Amino acid sequence: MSEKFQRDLLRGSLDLMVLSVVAGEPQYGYLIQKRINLASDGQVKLPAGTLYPLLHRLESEKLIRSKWDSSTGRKRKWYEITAKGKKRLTVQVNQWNQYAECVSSLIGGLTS
Amino acid sequence: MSEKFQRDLLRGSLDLMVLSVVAGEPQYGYLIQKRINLASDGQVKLPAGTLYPLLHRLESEKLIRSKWDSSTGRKRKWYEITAKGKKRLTVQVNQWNQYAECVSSLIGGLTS
DNA sequence: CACCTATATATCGTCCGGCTATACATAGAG
DNA sequence: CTCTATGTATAGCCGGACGATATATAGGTG
Repeated sequence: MSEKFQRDLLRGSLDLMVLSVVAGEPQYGYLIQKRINLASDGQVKLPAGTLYPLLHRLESEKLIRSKWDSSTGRKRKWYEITAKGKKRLTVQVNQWNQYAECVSSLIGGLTS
Repeated sequence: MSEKFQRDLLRGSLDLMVLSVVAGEPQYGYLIQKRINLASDGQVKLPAGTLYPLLHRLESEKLIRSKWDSSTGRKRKWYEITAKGKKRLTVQVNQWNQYAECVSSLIGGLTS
C-alpha cells in the first residue's frame, strides 16, 4: 500500500533524479543506486530491475552515454551526462519545481 | 515529450490532489477538473479519461462516496470524502512532503 | 576448501494506471 | 439549428516500475 505510493511517485521524478546524480560526475549503476538511497535517507530503494532498464532507456535517448572500464577496480559501466541530457535536466527541474508548488498549493494547510 | 513528463508526475500525486480538493467541500467531476487546472495555473490539464476512472477507483476503495443530484442545476454526480479518505489523505500528504524534500535535495542547486 | 555476503549488471513477465478516442446527453448562445 | 461548454462514461493502448531470476567476481569466515 505504502510501497505502491512510492512506486508511482517515482514515475515522474526518476529520470530527473538519475540525471541529476549523473550530472555531477560520471557514475555507474550500482553507485547511483547507493547515492539515491543515501540522499533520500534510505527512503528510496531503487531496485536493480528498475535502475538498469532506466539507464538503458536514458542512453537510447542520448541523455547519457556509457563506457565499460575496469581500471578503477571491478568491471563497471560508467555513465556520463550528454549536452542533450543537461538540457533535459534543466527542463525537468523546472517542471518539477512548478509541479511541486502546484501540489503544495492544493494540499494547502493539510501539512501535519 | 513534455506531456509525457506530466503524465508520469501525475501517477504518484493524482489521488492526493483529488482527495485534497474533495476534502474541502463536496465536488463533482467536472468541477474538480477545473479546480486542479486553475490551481496549477493551467499546467495540469486532467483529461476526462483520467479523471472519471480515477473517481470510480477512489469510490471503490471507499475513500470518497457519491450521489447524483440535480437540485443545484444540471444533473451531476457529487463526491464527498469519507473518514477513510481523510486518513488516507493525511498519510499521502506526509509521504508527498517527505518525497518532495528528497527530490529537492537531490537536484540541489540546479534550480533555475 | 566451501560458503556467504556485497558488488555489479542484465532481462523477462506482470501489473498498474494515465491517456486517446469515442460515445452520449443537455444548456445556452449565436 | 448549429456550435460550444458542460457533464459523465468506457474500451483499449502503452509506457514503465518492479519482483524474480540469472550471472559473475571479490573478500571474508568457518
